[in-house]
Amino acid sequence: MKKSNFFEDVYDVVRLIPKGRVTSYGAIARYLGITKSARVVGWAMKSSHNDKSIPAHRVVNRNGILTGKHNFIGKKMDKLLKEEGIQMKNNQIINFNEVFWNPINELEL
DNA sequence: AACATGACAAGTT
DNA sequence: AAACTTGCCATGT
Repeated sequence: MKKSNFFEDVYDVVRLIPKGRVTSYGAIARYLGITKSARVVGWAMKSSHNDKSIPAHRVVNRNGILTGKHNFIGKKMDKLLKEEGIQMKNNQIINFNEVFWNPINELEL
């Protein structure tokens, strides 16, 4: 394991996502100051399969679409989100704006 | 060792 | 306004 700082930071933020809330890769990336590296955030999630403590299902793209659902191992992403009270249709979060958890808005002082 | 791809997003044209 | 191009870090071939 390389344990790059980015991955570590990403994991930390993702783990801080409250239940019933979701966030986007870009939001995390931006919070970490790597706005353009949103891809790496997603890549980190993929690697997070090793870390089942990471609620990767709470992380979606900026459209609120579960882009990496097919990559998700184990239970269905949609089901997990629905269990948390998130309404979604066809892999897309309906009230994305309402459940969107922005780390910059919540963690930023 | 080098090239290509990947859970995205923002900037330009 | 819609579509195209660029940026970013890590991993796989």
